[in-house]
Amino acid sequence: MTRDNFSNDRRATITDVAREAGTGKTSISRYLNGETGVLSTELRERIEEAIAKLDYRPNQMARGLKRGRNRLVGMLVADLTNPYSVEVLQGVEAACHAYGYMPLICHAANEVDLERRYLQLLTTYRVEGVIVNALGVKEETLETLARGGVPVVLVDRAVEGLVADMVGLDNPEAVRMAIRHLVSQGFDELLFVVQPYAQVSSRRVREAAFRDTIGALGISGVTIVLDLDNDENLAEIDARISAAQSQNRRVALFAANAPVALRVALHMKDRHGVDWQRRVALMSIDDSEWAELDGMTTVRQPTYNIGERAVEFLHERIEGAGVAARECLLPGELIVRASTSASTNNGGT
Amino acid sequence: MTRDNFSNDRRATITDVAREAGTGKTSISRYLNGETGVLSTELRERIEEAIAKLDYRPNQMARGLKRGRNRLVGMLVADLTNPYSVEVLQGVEAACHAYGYMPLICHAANEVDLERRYLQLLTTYRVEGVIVNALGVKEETLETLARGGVPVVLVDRAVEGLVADMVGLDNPEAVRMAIRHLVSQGFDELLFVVQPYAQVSSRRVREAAFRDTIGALGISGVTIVLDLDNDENLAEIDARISAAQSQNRRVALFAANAPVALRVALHMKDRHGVDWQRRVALMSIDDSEWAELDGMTTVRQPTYNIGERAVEFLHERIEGAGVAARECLLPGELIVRASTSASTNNGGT
DNA sequence: CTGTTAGCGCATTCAG
DNA sequence: CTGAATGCGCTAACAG
Repeated sequence: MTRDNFSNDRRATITDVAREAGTGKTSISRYLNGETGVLSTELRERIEEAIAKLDYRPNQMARGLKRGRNRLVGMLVADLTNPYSVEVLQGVEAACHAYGYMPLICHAANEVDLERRYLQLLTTYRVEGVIVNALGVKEETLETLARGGVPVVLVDRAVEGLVADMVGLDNPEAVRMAIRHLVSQGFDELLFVVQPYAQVSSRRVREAAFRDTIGALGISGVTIVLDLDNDENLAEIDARISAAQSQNRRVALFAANAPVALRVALHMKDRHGVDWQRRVALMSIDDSEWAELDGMTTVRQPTYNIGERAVEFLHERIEGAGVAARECLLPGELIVRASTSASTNNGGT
Repeated sequence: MTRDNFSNDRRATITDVAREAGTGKTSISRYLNGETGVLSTELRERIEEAIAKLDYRPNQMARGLKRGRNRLVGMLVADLTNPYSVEVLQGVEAACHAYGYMPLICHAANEVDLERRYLQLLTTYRVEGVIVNALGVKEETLETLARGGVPVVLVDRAVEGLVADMVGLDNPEAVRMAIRHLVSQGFDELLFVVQPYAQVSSRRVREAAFRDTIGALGISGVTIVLDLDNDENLAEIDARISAAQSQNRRVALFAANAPVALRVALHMKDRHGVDWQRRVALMSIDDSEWAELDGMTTVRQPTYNIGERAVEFLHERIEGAGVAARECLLPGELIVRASTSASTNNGGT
């Protein structure tokens, strides 16, 4: 054995295979591209042997360079720390495999400039499309991409001024569902807690839906903005709760997403001890793993479907669909647990 | 404006830039590669203008094809659902950026064949190295990679028969630390709960360390294997607890990782109600977000550092370091919370 | 059915 | 200092 056809450090190329099989590169290429039936079975066998012997793997880079598509799609995730993102990701991955795409996952870790750098990088690798769940990309950055012929689909969050496909939760309905539940459980004072929402469409929509709904229902309530990096407003929550409870109102906290819910829960535990849930009712959008453990009512998002749907949209665009921008709003599911049960929890002191 | 130098659908190539700047491609290439000082300032300015005007981005694929390195490294993750993985990932990402690599994140979702397919895919994209945190890759698959000249570094889990760099938690010491803590709190009957560990080195090591340590300390204890997909052994845990407590022993559950801890906690809550923590003490390796909320003692892993270190190892290999396989075991940190406090918790009925 | 040829976008000798 | 020529691994006409 001459040592140099096996593990020769340098990977075998199509030329090596052709030589080994005693034929031309074209036939190899045809074989690789499944143009079966165009090759004599005899040749095909020789090719298969050669490929196996050399442990040949076609170079996707070269392939992409030539044919202009590399099957790469970018997935920009604002925060993998948020289980929501991971779940969406799973849907994205599954769908990508189904369509033959390779997802390039970029994690911006909530940093706006990382976000922009990644987008640059993605165009540099000539991805065929991008799925964006981002914190602060400006319409401008994305617009550049889109004009460059790279389809963009947005997840969870719209980007101001950008017309593009978008898929996410049906926020207004989710919020209504939650509020109706709270009302049916006898709560009559609602505190909606949300991160600064000016820049993030989904937060904005949820907040608006909250105000609309309590208005329509004639329920008393107020929005409290909570910055997770600077949680001074936790004090305001405490004050509101005390005030309401001293008037014998039954107050419930409604967190706009899981990170907020966690922050609030931690604070309540600090303040009221391990029995905090007997003193204050908390529910949230996003069904995290501890929601079950701590018996918190939630609205579960159809995360997996959101991911799948995003890829479908993207695929259609990549295939050249020229239709107008679409919006896909999927329904959430109310998961009722003890935290909002009328008996478990009472607002009295 | 002739419409065809701006957003011309097809991205600008180096040739376009050369033409626009009235020079040859070589100069552009030099500019891109930072061979500064070799270009007259005048030419450099023209190039900069041209690049800006055409919004030119060098094609990494072509670049990689030519020079043989594309700055891509693969990161194979067994389960992104496990916060451990996400945290490691953050370290990996940060370090990759520092070294100028682009991490290709592959999420195997605990499926062994997905894992193998991803590895194939990665070689197809000619990644320069791979960081592997995997469930079931066989030594053989990885060996093929390594022989192909692609460095591999393992995270958290060794792969039987494969010699490669590896970085993870110092499991023996972490387990000892935990047990010493439990003992100091007066627990005298320890139940170590772990997923099937035959195939996963970190679990195996933790289990062995558990038995070694209780042996050395003369503490009574036993290992219980819990399959998360088929949790019949939860009954055994219950039985052991009852038996021990009926003899007035103080028993503590020690979960080998966060997923196990969650499963056990959920079960205990089901069985003993919201006050379950007063009936049974639980601690675990991995400091998940709900650990704080529910006051569970843990050993926190230096996840971020693990990720960073892995990239460092990989980088050295890529740069050609020919040293023998190394192992980097980082220390965990004991986080004491109420779940194992001597006063909070008592083993009596 | 099969092989030859000509680039894809870029980096790199090697001459100006 | 600068540019023309060559080829990375592969696909796609275009001939046999």
